[in-house]
Amino acid sequence: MAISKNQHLKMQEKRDRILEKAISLFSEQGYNDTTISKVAKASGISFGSVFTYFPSKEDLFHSAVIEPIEEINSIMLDFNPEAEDSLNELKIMVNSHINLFAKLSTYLQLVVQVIGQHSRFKDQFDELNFFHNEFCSKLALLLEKGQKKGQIRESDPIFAASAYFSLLMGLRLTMTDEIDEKFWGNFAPFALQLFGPISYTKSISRLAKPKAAYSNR
Amino acid sequence: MAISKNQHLKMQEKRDRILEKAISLFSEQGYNDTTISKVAKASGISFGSVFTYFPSKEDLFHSAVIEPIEEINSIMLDFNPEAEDSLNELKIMVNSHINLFAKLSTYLQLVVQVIGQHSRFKDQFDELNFFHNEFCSKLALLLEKGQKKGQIRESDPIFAASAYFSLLMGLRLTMTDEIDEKFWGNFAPFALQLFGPISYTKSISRLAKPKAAYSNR
Amino acid sequence: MAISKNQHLKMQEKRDRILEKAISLFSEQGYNDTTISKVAKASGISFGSVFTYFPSKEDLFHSAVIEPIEEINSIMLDFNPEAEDSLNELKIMVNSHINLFAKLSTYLQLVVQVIGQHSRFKDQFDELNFFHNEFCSKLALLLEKGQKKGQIRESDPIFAASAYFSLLMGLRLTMTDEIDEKFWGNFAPFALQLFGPISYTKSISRLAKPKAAYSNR
Amino acid sequence: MAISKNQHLKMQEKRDRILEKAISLFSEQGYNDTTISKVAKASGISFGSVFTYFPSKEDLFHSAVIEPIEEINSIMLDFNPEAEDSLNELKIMVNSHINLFAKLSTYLQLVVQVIGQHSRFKDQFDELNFFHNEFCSKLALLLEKGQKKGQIRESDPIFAASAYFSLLMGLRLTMTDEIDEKFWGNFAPFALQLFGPISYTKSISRLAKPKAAYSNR
DNA sequence: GATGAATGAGGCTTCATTCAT
DNA sequence: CATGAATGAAGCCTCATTCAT
Repeated sequence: MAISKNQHLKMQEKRDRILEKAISLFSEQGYNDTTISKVAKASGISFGSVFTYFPSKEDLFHSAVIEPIEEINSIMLDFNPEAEDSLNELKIMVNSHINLFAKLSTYLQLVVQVIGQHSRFKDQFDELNFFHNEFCSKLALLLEKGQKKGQIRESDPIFAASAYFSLLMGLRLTMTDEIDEKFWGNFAPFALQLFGPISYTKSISRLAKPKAAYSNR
Repeated sequence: MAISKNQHLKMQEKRDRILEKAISLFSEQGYNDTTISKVAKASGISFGSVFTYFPSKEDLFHSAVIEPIEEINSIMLDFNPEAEDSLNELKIMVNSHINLFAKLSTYLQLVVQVIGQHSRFKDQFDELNFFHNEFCSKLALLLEKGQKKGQIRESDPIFAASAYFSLLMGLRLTMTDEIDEKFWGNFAPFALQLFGPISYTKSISRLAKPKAAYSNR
Repeated sequence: MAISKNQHLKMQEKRDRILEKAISLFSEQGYNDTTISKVAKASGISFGSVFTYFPSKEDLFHSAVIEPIEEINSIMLDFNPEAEDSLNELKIMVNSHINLFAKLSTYLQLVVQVIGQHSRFKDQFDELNFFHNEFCSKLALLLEKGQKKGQIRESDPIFAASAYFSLLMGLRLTMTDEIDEKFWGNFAPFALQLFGPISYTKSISRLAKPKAAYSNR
Repeated sequence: MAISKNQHLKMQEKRDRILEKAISLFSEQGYNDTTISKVAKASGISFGSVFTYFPSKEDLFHSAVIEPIEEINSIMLDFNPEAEDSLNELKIMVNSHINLFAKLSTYLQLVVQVIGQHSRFKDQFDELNFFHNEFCSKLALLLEKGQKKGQIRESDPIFAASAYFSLLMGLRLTMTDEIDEKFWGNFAPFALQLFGPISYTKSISRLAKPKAAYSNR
């Protein structure tokens, strides 16, 4: 019993290792240039063993795209749409998102590929899109509340949410260097600006001062 | 002589057709899943003839990514950084960009792929990046002027330009459906908002009303 | 363990079979007309399996040319340059070489191709040339000794060795039919004659009588 | 009329130029690696024009191998089998042959390829072989006469002729460097030695002194 | 006759998947 | 369950030959 449990744990670890390396490789080299053999080598596992844990390359890719979603989404959705001080809630949310995107460079590159070739990766895209819609809807609620309270200017909340998400993805797409979190932080004010914060008007100049020089890319 | 000219024209046309189809296929199916055979079939020519016009698949891809840049860039850079009414210049520019991005769905999807896998497509990415830097620099000039005149709020102009470009790319990434230009128009106010327009404060609510329903994606 | 050893043996056998067939085909049909597919079929294995044993066609060719060298060279070099009776040593050596060349028809045809197109097969040629030089140097020692003892006439030993080697190669080139060893034996006296044997003068007429009719080629 | 003649001359020149370059390329790069395109470029002639002069690549190769034979053969056969002083005739012949082989490096490399792959180039080989037999027969006559006169030792004249031809080919095969005629001259005594010249016994030591150092190949 | 674009057969090589050990 | 050899489909590319101009 204990042995079996141990065995099970080891296998879980192995599976995780494969998946981690697969995400890395898929994101850097794309689907076709990532061969099973490369994944196996990177994972320190024999060639054939990959098929013990994932029935096919397609499945491995699917897992690589889908499995991390949940954790990420819980962070993305970690704000209170009913918050009294909507603007403050937005600020906190934006900072949290920026931090997240700064960290998840590798995985998000994979997401970009899936979105960029959504007809090729239809299944994966549909799942990503589901979460995207969920996110926009929830954020729209918060924005609506803020608008009602006069904390942010009127605008279509779904569009605003969508634009905000696009900005995050666009930043992730554009910031190709290994850029540290502080640098990313500089974009938080601009992201917030999208929502049209009213009391925020004055402070932008202060916040928007770069904390790190914009290295010439 | 006249015949040779005619011949030459026909070849140019054929080359254009191949390139057009290649852009289409590369953007939808990615580099690896776009086979030369598919491109040939789509262009209505024989397999081997593709190699008459492009020495290798690699070269075809390169041309597909690089050749359209110039025309696009001339539109992207078509604004006056010395304009007296900076804000107005920005508005016009944003609308022009939004229109451009709305139309170039196919090609830009290809650009997204190159950026998304910049280490794989290093050469192409470097060229794209060159234009990106050029664009940000020029836009920064306009923003600086607007800030001096008090038309837009203070913020680091390079960051602002970069955020703006990211938003455009992010929108292009996220708007996967065949969405018409009117719909895209709804995002113009948000894009402008990034720059922190001061006299613009009131009008956002008016402009930001959707001209088309946000289709369920 | 035993199984793995068995496995290993089987693979070795398979590799040997591929190489043998490859030598055969390369020597008869040349590099380009010998397709991997032909080699696979001749070896009774699948197309792709050839690549399990040899990374590329180029490598297969290289192995086909190089691997047999060592064994052949040990026979070629199997004479004593310090022998007291130089002439007798030469006679024995010549017979041994003639026997060798008579037997190795297939492989030597491959060698001929490599030498004949040394700029195309530079790597292989260089290795062959190394052995050629080694051989000529050693033979020259024996000839020098024989000359000092007055058993063979004076002449530049390196030239003589080189001429001897050329004769062997030339015979192998010219004798295209499947000619048996006895027939080859008839050329031994001529080969020896190259060295200018002195006490040998009389016997040539006896030895040089053909043991087999010169088949109409 | 005159124009047509001129035209005809020009075409003949063109054909010759193509053939010359083809021999060069075939001999250096082999049949398959010599493309029609390379031949055309080397000849300064358009791609398609090659087919005006030679119906197919196969034919071009055939011409490249066969057409030079006649001239060469007339030199090879330029000795008198009835000569009174057989030995002297042989000496002159050997020198002439050695000179010929020294000069024809390129073409003979092509001959080597044909012989080396006689089953692949059957037609060409058969023609070469015809000349080879003719040559051996004629030389055998001269040798027989010399033997009768006691100028050379007894041996089967056909074998001797064959060995002699093999030595020439072998030297051509082995001397891969661009070696000048003087160097080649050093091998003449060895060639003559094959026939077992009787009055020649003493002179070998003199003749066999190298006229040029045997460069370390 | 000269040119070079068009064609497609055929070669090498890669790689996901299967399966025996 | 782990391993890695076996397989063959599919892709890129070359090149002899044809043919329209």
